[in-house]
Amino acid sequence: MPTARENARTETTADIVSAGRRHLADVGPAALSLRAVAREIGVVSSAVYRYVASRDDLLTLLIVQCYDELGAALENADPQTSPRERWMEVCREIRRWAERHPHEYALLYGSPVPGYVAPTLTIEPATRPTLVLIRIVAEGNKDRAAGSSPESTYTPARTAITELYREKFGEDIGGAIDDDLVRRTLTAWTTVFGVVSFERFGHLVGSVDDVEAFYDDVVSGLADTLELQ
Amino acid sequence: MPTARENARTETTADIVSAGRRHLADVGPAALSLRAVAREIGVVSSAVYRYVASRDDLLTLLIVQCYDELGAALENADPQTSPRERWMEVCREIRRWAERHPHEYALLYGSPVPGYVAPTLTIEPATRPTLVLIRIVAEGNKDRAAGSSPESTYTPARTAITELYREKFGEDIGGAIDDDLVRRTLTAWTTVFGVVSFERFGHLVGSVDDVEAFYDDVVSGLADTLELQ
DNA sequence: TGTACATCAGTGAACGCGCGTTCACTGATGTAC
DNA sequence: TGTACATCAGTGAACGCGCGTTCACTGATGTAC
Repeated sequence: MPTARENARTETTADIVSAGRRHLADVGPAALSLRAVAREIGVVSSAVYRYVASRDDLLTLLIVQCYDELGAALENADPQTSPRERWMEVCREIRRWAERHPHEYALLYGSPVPGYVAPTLTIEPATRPTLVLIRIVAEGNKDRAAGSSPESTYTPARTAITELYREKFGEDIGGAIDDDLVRRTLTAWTTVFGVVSFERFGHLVGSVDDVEAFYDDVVSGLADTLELQ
Repeated sequence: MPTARENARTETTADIVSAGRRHLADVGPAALSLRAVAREIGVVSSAVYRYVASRDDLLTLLIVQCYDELGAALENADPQTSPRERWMEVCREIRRWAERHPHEYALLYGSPVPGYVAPTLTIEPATRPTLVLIRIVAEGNKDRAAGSSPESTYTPARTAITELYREKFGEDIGGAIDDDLVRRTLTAWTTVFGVVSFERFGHLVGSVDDVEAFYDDVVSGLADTLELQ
């Protein structure tokens, strides 16, 4: 049974994080300020230090929250139909989420915030969105003949990914997920975020008229590469 | 014949830009400050306003300079051998440049600087690095049978690119550069910068052990896609 | 159930910092006759 | 070639702003007897 004080504390902490979130969405990560957050929740600036150790600490909380939100959005957008349709829909949702939350996207996938070094504890939440993609690839290649990939010239971190997968989903990734497919998956993953970042950060202006069609095209090409049906 | 005053003016302007450049390399785009620049060149802060209209104006100058520098670095790295080798080397140089100039890379390809809107005059210099890649693709596909591409589901800004090419190099892009090849080129381009950004911004930590090998692998896969020999 | 003490949330003032930008000014450099 | 005036570079002070963080404090909430 939590005391009234404990209740108040968790509530205020949540208020701080959600005010921080609004402020982030407004002005972007670099301009996020504790004083602005304090102002918004109607408290003197020093009071927030009862709840949050520093500005960097708040940033970390927000990063974790955003990864979680994006991850949930992707899981939600997954239609659970054919692997190819799932891939398409989830990739589209990545782009939509970035469009809806430009500053949050920049916080997660843009340049690092000056003076801030992300603690290692942000790495784990960062895997949630990625794992949605990996799972689709894994399930789409479950019945594939092992060793049907060409020789890989490069061995990526397959064991790291395999372990992560087992840990999260409680089952083994398919045995057909060989080095080459992992490589292709990593490539597809960076390409997806590469295109979204290029659009977000203004590099497609003048080169691509219909970004939505271009994106669909790229993403569907990746689905081919990943042998998704 | 320029007067002494004119000489002094161009020299001081150059000093301001290069001090700004050092400051940028040090602290990153968001923290770039006119006062720091003034301090470095040993002048009172208001004096720089004789040379530069505002902080944003200085940022614009730096963006243009950085695009130019990257463009020159890529042109320089081009071995002028087979299209495939040229592609590989130029792509490697993109990654190396980003490694050598992390803050400058972030300024060009990272999240936008808060409060700053890049004027349209930065678009033109931005094409210089890109055109190095496009040229290699064009020259590598010069003798290709026209219409050998699959049907494209999407028509990108081919005319814009064709015109830009003629303007810069004074010759027509090969006729075999059809919509589909343009699409593949744009995809390759975003992929290259996507991987470099992911590495720079810390997203390959834990997923890719040997980034250099991974990068080479991705880039060589793109060369296949672009039918470079 | 009531009292004495400990814990903790929030206050308000302060420190020390940096920033962009404006403005009236001095003094040196350039130009027209 | 020399003088009178115009142009311009740089000064120094100021405006108004915002930031992160610390610290001694008041007063309310919780706990042990």
